[in-house]
Amino acid sequence: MVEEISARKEKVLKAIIQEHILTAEPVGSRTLARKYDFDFSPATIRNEMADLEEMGFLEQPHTSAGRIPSDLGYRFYVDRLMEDELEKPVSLKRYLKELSRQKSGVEDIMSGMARMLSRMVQYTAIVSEPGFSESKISRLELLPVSSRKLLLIVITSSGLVNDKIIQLEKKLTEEELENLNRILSRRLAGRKVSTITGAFLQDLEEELKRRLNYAAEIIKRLEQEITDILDKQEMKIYLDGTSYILEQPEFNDIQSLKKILKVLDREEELRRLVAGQEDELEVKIGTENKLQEMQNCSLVVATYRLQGGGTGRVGVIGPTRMEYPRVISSVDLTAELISKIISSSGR
Amino acid sequence: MVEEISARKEKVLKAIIQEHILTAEPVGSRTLARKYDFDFSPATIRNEMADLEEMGFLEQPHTSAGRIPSDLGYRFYVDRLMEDELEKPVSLKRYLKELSRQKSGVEDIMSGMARMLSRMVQYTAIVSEPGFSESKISRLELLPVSSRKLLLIVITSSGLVNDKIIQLEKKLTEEELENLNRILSRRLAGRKVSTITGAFLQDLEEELKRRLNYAAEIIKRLEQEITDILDKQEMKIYLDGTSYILEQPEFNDIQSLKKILKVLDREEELRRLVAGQEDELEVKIGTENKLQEMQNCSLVVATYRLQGGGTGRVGVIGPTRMEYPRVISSVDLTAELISKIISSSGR
DNA sequence: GTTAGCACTCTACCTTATTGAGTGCTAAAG
DNA sequence: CTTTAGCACTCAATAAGGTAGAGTGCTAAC
Repeated sequence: MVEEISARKEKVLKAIIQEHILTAEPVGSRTLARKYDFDFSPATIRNEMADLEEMGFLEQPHTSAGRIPSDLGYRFYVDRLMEDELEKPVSLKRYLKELSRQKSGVEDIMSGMARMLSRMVQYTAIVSEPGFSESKISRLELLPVSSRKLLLIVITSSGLVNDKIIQLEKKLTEEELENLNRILSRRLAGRKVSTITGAFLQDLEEELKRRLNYAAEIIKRLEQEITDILDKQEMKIYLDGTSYILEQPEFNDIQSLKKILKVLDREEELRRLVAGQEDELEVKIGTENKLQEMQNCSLVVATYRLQGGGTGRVGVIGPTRMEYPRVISSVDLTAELISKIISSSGR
Repeated sequence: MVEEISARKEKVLKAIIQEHILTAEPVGSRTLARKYDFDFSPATIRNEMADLEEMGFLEQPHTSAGRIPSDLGYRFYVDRLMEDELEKPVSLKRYLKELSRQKSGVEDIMSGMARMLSRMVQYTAIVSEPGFSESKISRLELLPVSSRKLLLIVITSSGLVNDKIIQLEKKLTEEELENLNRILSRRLAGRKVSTITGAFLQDLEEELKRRLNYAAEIIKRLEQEITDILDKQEMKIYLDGTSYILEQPEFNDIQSLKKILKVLDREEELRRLVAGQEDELEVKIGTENKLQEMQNCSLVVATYRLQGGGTGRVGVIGPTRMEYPRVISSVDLTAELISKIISSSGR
């Protein structure tokens, strides 16, 4: 890969990849010469192709077919050849305005963004809900719902809301509840979720025991529920545009189609797929992906960060033969949009 | 359909349908005679088949193939022939316990039930979130989140929670907020959502204006947001087990597969698909379904009702050649389970 | 009314032939 | 030394023919 590669080879490689992305067919020297007017002949192209194949950038489905890019070829394309194709797409503002108006909860925003992204790129889009752990708690409250049922609500400074209904053995009086809320509020508000761990919890438990005279088990239970809701690692995954996969000619045979759709049907797999803390945009091409079933797919994922803390991931799943420039720009844009929308509705 | 049909014809029809459900192949007189030991010969079966075809219960893909059931045939099977196959499946209690323990929010329950159902029947399952309109409001609260941002929370007596962040131009003092909450609570708590309409809202607005001295627009805005959250018709749809469709031999050709998966990718379509107020379990077979793209699918849907009011739908989508007895029992069971779980976690 | 027998039908599948896009190599030209 | 024209060769994809087998409908006998 560190090998030198002549300008002409780059030109040929780029043309092959672009052509293949367009047509999904192996591209031959003749076609290439016809469509792109190079100042050298098909024969020369053939020679270059042979070289590029030896270097690992191209592959030949069979002797008498054209060449298709290898994963390595795409990698080279993404890393070195496509920069000038990247377009900063249209104004964010239009989207921003439109979306932030109608949508209310974080959920709606997430699914809306997944939908928008998939429509934009015409591939499957995936968005993971922001995790709590890096957010600061803005408010935590226990509301009575019925005699022995409380609603535990946590709101983060970035505007995320999470709630859970908990059931207690004992009924709490209004006063008891008020006390409890006061203490919890004082101790937890403004705190980063990830700092709420062992020692701190111990301490909190002490205080609760000291200042309230409930049975120890109730306190234990409450604490359990609170850590539960804060820990919640299984952030929801929003998927949209699954059917775009069906349009891709490489998935015209049932076998590969099945493989992929099965993966998309399993939330845990998806979660693992987009997991990662990389700050910059990642592109996983074909076999770079660990998941066997997805090895003729590519994945473009970015991280979004909310102002109040908390991060999530946005991505696109498509065939290795993906329109990388367009997809990368769009994913980037979407990540930015998500931060902006949530932060603006949350300021 | 009102036509008399001999006991022997019923026997043959039932056998054909069961055999076809099992094998997905056209069934011929020979095979049938071999597998089921009737006290009459293949030739007789052929005669009966010819009759049944004329009556519209069977179809012949081509002259030299066996018969397959028509939609009408399945309909007759579902209505008249399969009763004795219906099994009340295993104890609910086991599921109930398992599910209600881990799951917390309504969301988790819904997606959990969709997953369970699809695993049970090995087809695609669909669950729609309960609508608000028939529920009673148990609690409605505005919580301050940041300077000009409030969290509006509505909890129904059946345990549903819905929240929305709203942004105001003016900052409310703690006291103002408390007043507001008191009035809203008094007026709305215990009320059925569907009764909150024109006149009542007018009245509420009057009271707010009289008792609080905010700008009229803020009151207007609040009211807007409240009706917004209560009206929310677009209840979420949970889908699980999409990939089971891939296992069905009738969808081994890309064309039909595409058609269906495209439908499943559109939430609005799904919503329309399961919509309906029928109280008993509905079975829509093939062309009985209005949606063109789904005309070689069947749909089994039931309604579930929460104790505090509020209803939603549970269903299964599969090929017309579906194991109706098993599916019907399971959908029925699931509907029952959903009511029980939510009601128990919500009591 | 029921059944055995038989000719007939039609798909699924296998085999073979043909076509054409594309290659690699060689040798000539720049 | 690089580029290019020419040409023989390869191989998937398509078409065409040929066979097998499951199944039917009809007729005639029971």
